[in-house]
Amino acid sequence: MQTPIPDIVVSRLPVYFQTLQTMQAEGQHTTSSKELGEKLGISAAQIRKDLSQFGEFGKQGTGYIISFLIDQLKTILNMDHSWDVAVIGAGNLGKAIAHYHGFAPQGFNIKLVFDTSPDLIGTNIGDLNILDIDELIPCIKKAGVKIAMLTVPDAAAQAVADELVKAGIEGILNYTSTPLNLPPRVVHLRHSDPVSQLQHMTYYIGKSK
Amino acid sequence: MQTPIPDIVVSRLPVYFQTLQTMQAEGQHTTSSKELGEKLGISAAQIRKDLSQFGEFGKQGTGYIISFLIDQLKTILNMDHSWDVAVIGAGNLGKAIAHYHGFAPQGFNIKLVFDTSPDLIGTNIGDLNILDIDELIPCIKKAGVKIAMLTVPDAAAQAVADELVKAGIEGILNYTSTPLNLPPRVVHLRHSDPVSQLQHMTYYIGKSK
DNA sequence: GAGAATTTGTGAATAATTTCGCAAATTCAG
DNA sequence: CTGAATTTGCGAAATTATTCACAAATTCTC
Repeated sequence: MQTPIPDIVVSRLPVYFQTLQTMQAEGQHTTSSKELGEKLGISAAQIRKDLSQFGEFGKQGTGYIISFLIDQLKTILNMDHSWDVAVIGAGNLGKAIAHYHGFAPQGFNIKLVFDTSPDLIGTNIGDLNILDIDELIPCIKKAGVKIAMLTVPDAAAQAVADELVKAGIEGILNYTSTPLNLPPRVVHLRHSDPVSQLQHMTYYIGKSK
Repeated sequence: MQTPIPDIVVSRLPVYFQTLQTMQAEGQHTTSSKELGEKLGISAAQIRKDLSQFGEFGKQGTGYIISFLIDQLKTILNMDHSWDVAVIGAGNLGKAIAHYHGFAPQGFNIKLVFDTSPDLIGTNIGDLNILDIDELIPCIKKAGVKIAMLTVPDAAAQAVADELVKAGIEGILNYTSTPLNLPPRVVHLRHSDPVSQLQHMTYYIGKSK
């Protein structure tokens, strides 16, 4: 790859991918950038430009064969195999994630769950045993897990994230409100704090009154 | 407001706001765009430009008085009063959100929880009674709630979202993987699907191997 | 089979965002 | 009190992202 694909383009691919999967589930075989764009509130040109970064997947006059485009996106997003995921923090949110059945069908297997609380360690969530966070590094290394979802209390977030890096984790989905300070070439971070997202909305909602 | 503030600027304000709150909690009184930027991995110039959209909050040579800047951001983000929130869907994620204690201190009160399941309707989550989703419109109208968090199964997402619009909801934080199609001037949408976020990361993680 | 209608991929134009660079204000060191 | 060091806010420049517009390929209509 000579010039890296812009991150903003990459961020749209999962949305295309999931929409195409829904279309396929509804029995549709082909689509066009126009149709996809209308469904997503994005311009057709943008979808074509985005996809053109990776190759030529469509056909003039016809559009895109959904199954083919799904396969291409699957490869591009490295979703042609499944990924193991660790959940750090078995509080309310961590538990909900560990219980959620929407990950596995999309190729994400919750493999490890950690917490600090002696009341939780050793108990089960579904068929997952909650592990002691002190064992984080050896357990993650042993399991070879590369992705972690961080659902610990804010105060612990940075320290736990530092441990995750030492354990060889390569991607952290951060649900805390603490912005993490980590070496950028080593770990891929995504901040998904619900409070920030609500505040982003209140900016606009307040304005309309 | 003549030219609207770019959304990308607005999206960064909650991060500044929360970081400043943390600094204040740690006893700090002033900061600079340089310090804030280093903490967040953002350039100092960008922070200054972002803030300059709303006014002049700093002082040359000194930087920013944290308490003052927090107050300003609180007003800008309309967080100078608290907001009531409805959670739609009392499955794993909905339950976790309803139980989560991180919202109230930041001014978001979970006021209503809805579900379809007769097994859940009438039962309690903490001191919140789960309501029948058939009562969505009258309950939300009566309570005057403006913000909803959507945690229903994918298949129901669009239909429920349409109801929310009819009920007068002005902001939806969408945790489903369904991209919602809603009138853009009426509702402010934020898509926060964990699967998409993981796929955004797998793009990069796969590349490094 | 001919002409109209679709639709892609892409170069060029436009628009949006970020970074640069610096005058002005302020603080700090001695 | 003086000179060095900070730091802001902002115009200008550079960079990045989106939209436009159209040739080329294909399908559709009759």
